[in-house]
Amino acid sequence: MRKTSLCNRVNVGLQKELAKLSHHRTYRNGETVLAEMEATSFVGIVVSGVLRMQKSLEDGRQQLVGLLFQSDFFGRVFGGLSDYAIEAASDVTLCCYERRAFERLTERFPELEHQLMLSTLNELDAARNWMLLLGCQTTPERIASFFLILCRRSGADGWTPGASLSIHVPISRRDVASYLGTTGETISRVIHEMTRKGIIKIRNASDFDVLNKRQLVTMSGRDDLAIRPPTAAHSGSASSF
Amino acid sequence: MRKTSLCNRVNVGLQKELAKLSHHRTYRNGETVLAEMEATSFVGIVVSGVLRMQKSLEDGRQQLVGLLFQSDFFGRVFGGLSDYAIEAASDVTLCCYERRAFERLTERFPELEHQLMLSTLNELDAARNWMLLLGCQTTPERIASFFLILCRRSGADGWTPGASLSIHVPISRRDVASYLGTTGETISRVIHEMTRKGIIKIRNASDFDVLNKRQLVTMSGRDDLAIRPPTAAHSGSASSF
DNA sequence: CGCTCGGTTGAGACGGTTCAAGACGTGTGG
DNA sequence: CCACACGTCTTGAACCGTCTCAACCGAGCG
Repeated sequence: MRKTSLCNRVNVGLQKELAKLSHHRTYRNGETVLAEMEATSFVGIVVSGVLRMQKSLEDGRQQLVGLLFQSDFFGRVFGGLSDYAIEAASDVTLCCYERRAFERLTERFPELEHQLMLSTLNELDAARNWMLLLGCQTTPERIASFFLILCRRSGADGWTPGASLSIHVPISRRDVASYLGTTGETISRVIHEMTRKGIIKIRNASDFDVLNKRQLVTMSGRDDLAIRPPTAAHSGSASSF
Repeated sequence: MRKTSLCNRVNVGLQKELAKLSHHRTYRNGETVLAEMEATSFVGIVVSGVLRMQKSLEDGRQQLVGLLFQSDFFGRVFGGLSDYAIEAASDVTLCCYERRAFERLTERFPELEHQLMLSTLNELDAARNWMLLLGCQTTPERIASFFLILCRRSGADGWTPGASLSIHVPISRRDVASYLGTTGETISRVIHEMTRKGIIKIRNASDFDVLNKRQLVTMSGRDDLAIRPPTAAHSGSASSF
């Protein structure tokens, strides 16, 4: 386990209080954890698997607005309705807290609210980064950016220009398409074009080797994704991407 | 003044502490308040005018990731670097606090941090809403959505189907284009198409009358923008759009 | 008066979507 | 073990929306 969750970053007394409140839930791939506009009855931490947050238009178009991985916090505190649906993008296990009880705990322990604040700020930065991606990058750039982010997640990546790194895409093509604001067909075309250029190698539909990271960075049009996030003093863990 | 700023939603003692720390700054249209990746030396509240938050790519492409109006909070607390530039989108006056001093105050007054938390959560919802707009709406839909948001901001709008409402676009065409992830030319074309359909009337480049709000909603493809935000218990003020 | 700047208009090119068909791979039942 | 079927991914061709580039317009200002 690389990352430490919000609950592990607070003092021991508070950890015990949290533990008392917690219960686990499991969902199968595709199940809905919290529907869009549903009152948020519980919040929590992802123990294993991947959650997707998504919004949809009346006519059925959908946009994936975020992914949550192990140790990420999920659920909308302080304000009844969830603005987006939370669904299992794989089989998942969640560590849950009844929302009101959790909120009361933040009143007694400002430290807890502070950790939540740090996570939220990171998520906000990530969301704005994504706005940049959706608003002014081409589809190939988006896909390259997405791959670079996966490289970063997959850990061992001290910008080694020549080395080959294998990455795993933890979600379906359809989800990737929705996340990147494009279609499955286009992703397919771009990915195969990338193999033709020797940037990546396709192991199977969800596993790839990055053969030429430098070219991937060039293709993404974003130098900022080449390096690790600037592990700021408090940076916490939240999915800053 | 319709909205109450973060500083006015806390208890009087804290308001006095804040007042002691505050100083005003003014910027001319176009000036930079905080550059991208600059260390955030101060944070604050918009007194008058409009701020734009924007990110840019190495090659010069830019994305406006948010607008800040009167009484909105600006600046990245708890974490040195600002992930985006903050610039004056008009002449502005700001009420500023030295960042470190402000952060120390949040330690002494959890209430202050809580208000900040509520604002941040609203901003996060807004950012994700914008991801939906950028990721899966067409340009005409985006422009209609933008107009509907302006309708909402301009206050008196209890969903009156027939009534005509005049709105003011407080930023330049270029900024609107960057906000909506499109170009000035396309905006121009769409807006004039909208007048041809009798949806709006152009007073001048930045003032419009909405003649048919129902059609505007249809065009936006989003029912959720037709109504006021569900003024949640704590909802605070932050630019939830 | 003529410059500049923001906005508008037009024509053409291009990227990406759409729709439809085909391949692949995986699990199921005979 | 093979045949079949289903979902997911891939490939192809045509189409359409939006961008690009360039010219034009009008207001504000020196």
